Amino acid sequence: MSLCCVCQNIRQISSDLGPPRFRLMMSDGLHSLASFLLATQLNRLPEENLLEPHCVCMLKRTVTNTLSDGRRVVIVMDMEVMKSAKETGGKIGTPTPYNSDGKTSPLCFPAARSSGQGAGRGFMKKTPMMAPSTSQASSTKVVPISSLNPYQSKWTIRARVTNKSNIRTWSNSKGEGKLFSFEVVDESGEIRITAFNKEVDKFSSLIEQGKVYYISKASLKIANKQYSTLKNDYEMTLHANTSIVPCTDSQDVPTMQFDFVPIGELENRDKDTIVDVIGVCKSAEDVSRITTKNSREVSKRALNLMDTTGKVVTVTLWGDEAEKFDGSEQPVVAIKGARLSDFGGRSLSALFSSTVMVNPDIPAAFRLRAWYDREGYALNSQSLTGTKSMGSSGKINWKTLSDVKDQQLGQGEKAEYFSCVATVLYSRKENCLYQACPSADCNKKVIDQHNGLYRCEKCNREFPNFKYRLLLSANIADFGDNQWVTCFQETAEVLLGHSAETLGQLRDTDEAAFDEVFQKANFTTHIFKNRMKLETYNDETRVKATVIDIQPVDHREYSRRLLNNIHKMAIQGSK
DNA sequence: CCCCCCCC
Repeated sequence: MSLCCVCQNIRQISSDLGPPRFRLMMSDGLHSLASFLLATQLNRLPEENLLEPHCVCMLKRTVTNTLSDGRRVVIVMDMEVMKSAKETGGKIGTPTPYNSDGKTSPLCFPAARSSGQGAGRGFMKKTPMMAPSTSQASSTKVVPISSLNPYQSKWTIRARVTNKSNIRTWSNSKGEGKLFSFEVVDESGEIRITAFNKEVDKFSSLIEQGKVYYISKASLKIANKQYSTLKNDYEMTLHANTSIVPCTDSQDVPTMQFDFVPIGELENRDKDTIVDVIGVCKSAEDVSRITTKNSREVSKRALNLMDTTGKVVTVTLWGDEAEKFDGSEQPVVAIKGARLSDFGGRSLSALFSSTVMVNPDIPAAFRLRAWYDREGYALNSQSLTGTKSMGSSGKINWKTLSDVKDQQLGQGEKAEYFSCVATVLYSRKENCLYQACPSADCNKKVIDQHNGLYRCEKCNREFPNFKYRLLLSANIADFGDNQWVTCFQETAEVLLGHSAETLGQLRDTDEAAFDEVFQKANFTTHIFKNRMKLETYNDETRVKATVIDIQPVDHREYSRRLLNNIHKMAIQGSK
């Protein structure tokens, strides 16, 4: 039997294997039906834009398949385009979705990939059979999350829950109550949804992580970006008329989207960045209770995650997540939206907005499991997170000198440390040496009594001798900036290549040789480790840079870091 | 209408 109909919409179904498949929404002018699937031998029709929305077609041969769940699909085996879209000049009639038996339409289009033209435009979708009987709910359009705004109220989204909070209570000057929130995604985007009080009772047990729901009739308001990292300008609040209905046909709704950062790569990311990570939990602490600064008690548990980079990072879980976690079988743990901290070098902390998944059902987890069980377990891994037991006070905090200024290092209460590769432009030979108390632990400057004796005020003693000490001011520079730094004894000796004692003798006996020491030190390049700290001197408070260590440059490492910085600058430049 | 993201 041939059937003449109008093609209302064409959508390419993503398929990993084989040729693309096209799904058609057809209309007879009165009703539309979205359950047509084009046989692949006819793919050239849409691919060559012969089959387009609004064209009139003759379906010459069709085969009807019944899916396992009872829905039917009409496979179009042969068809002909009778009138092109150009000829019809646009939409024909105002067909409503066809509903053969009061149930759902046989096939559901996935939510549109974007709110733009094309797939999203003009196609209707029925809510499923579990939809509430209110006629409004079943006739509102399923729209992509990205198209939601506060000015339209008749919509339905079909979205998967990626994160669900616990129920919390609050009490403040404006009142008190309880709430929970959850995050949902569809192909177009994501949004945070909050339920208060009565809606908590109504919906909190219905909403389950990972499940898909039709949601309609809720309020949209501008999201406060301060509290959310979700990519949406709006957030949703449930109210008394909100409808939330589970969707059982949901394979096409995306699951959580991860953008995993390899653990070894975390060294190069900035503090406070929100990242997704996946790793094998090599070891986990026991859960413990801590008291926060605000004297709240909370459970915490640190996990050590390792991936194929061979690097390990410590991730801290909090609250319930910390209590429930079982690391005894070295599970694969994936975390969406953990925050990178510089504690112990590099470490991660789960946030309220993070999603922690243990042995998630995703290819990356399967690959990691296979790799770990085959070879990873035997690897001599390296941790990015320094611990006391490792005898390391943390990873090197590399900065360029312009970073140091931009980030106002050391302007806070605490001293801050950084390392840089820099070249000595100038070191002040004037006043770089002083006569210090000769007693072992006292480096106080002595007063020359001009009688062959030197007085130390600190020790309250006079000595027949003194020792030379160095206090060297130097200007160091990298490719972007320069910085005045102070080197005390040990670092100054490294920089100048001579002991303080030798330099003192030299200054007193051979000024030319003394000068030459400084000439030689200029334009030498080293790794400087520095402390930046606010110091008050003569009523003036300013950040002082003190060199606490000088090491020779490893040029391979330097090149790698240089490239990294160039890359960072390129990214910043392109923003 | 919340908005806590913690500890070493």
